[in-house]
Amino acid sequence: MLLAERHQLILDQLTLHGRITSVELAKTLAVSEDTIRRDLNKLGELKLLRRVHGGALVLQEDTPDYFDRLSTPDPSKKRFLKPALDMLEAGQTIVIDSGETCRYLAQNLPANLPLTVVTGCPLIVQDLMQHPQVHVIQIGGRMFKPAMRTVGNSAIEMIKQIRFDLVFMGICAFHVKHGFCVSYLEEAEVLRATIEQADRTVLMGPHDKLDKTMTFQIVPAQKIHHVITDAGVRPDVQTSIQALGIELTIVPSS
Amino acid sequence: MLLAERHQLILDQLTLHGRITSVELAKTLAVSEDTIRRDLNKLGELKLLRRVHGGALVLQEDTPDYFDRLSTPDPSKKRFLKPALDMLEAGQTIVIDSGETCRYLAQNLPANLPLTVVTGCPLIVQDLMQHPQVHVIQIGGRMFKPAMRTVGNSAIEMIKQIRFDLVFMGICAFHVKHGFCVSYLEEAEVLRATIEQADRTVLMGPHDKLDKTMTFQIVPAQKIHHVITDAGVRPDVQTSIQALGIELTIVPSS
DNA sequence: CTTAAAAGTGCAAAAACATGCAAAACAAAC
DNA sequence: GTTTGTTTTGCATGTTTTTGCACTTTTAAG
Repeated sequence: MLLAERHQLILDQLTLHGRITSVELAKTLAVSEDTIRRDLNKLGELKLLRRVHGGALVLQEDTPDYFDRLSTPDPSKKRFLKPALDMLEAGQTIVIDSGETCRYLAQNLPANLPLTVVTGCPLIVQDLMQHPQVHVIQIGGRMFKPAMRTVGNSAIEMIKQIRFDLVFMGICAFHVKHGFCVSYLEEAEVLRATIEQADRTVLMGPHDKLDKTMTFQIVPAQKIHHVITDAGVRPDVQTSIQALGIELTIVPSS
Repeated sequence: MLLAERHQLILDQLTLHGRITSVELAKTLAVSEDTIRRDLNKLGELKLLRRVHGGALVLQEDTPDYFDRLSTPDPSKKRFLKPALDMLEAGQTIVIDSGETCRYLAQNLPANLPLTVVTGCPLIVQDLMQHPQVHVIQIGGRMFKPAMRTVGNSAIEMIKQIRFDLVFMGICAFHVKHGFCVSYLEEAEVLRATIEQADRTVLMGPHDKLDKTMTFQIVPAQKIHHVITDAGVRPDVQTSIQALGIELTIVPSS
């Protein structure tokens, strides 16, 4: 068993389970706990995992609070815009979910395109109030502050009464095996209900969000119809996504 | 169960529910209450939560935006504020309707008052997102641009399922004989449903809106419980309003 | 004031850790 | 092939962290 090989196995185990203990690893890999500790410390220094007492955790790149994200507008999200806009047709009923990428889409809808836009995010509602042609439907419910969106049964009941031509969502985490995931249960419930009502679901997000997992699965990967991402997708990830019949659009990375 | 992992779970639970007790946590996470207490103290030191007797609360820390707005009061609307705020009690479920006066009320709710605020106006939702103590319920439905609010059957159905302790609305037009009026049918329908569910309805607006009419009556005058206005009400209007059993609060006109 | 829950304190056991050291494995130079 | 130097690994040692228990003190509600 080579050192580098062991390191790779540790990282694999970590992405799979999200957590790992030194004892388990020592047992699985048939080396002493001291060795494992040295490995974990090293990988921790390299910022490949989060070293904690007793083992290690996946480093959750901080999902910054919504308001923080707003204060630092990211123009790089613009590249996802064109493929998304190309899908739109007059008269459609579409969902634009909460999140920075989605909001950017809402703000850049063509002024002469008549649409019905459904959303649970009051910021997007506000953005669209200026638009001369779109009807805006706000999904009601309890406001969930971390995601800046409505959640709960009221929201789900309302969603169930609408059928969507197209749903746009940002990618929190997508994984061929573990599906489309987010980190809050309540958000997952609403998103699941939304996708259930959609003819077509489109995810938008940078390539590093693919092959990633989070606590709550919204839907398995094959429920997604289209993924828009930027260059840098691992070839094996790319092929396995396409093998599921998911359309993959890759835009140049900035 | 790793310590760091447990800390993360505690913080997750906290963002989810806003509050958490030591006993619940000890039970859920299957560790002793002593351990939980140590965890909470540690996380408290790190300013990741607010440690209180019996458990912990989400950090109601610096919300600069929220308090900044407090320091820029519009004196002409401010006068309606005090009588309205005096009616509030912790734990109430209130409606804050759309409109400038109402929005001003939303922006100036005391930071330490726990309330459930229901509204159909995304601007007010957004104002309240940074309030540390209020739960916000957004009434869903079609966005009606002229009034910046949700309307339609979805909205009415959702309203019918909630009971309100207190409803605050701005006065578009109020008349002893013709009641509380607005100029749009769809807005009237929603407001009527809202008042129907309220224990007490409070109107706020300048004196010149009294003794005025508009096309669509929401409710007859006697359905209103309280009117807050400024000095200048015609004496006969004043007496006829009070004759209907409506409480009338007159604040000095700036 | 009374009382029960919650919190702080000291302590001991177990687990995890860091460190130094020597054997083993490996690479590179001779 | 041998030597030299480096890296890796496991072990023994002592240290630190974590945790639950017994005990006292504080808190908050009636």
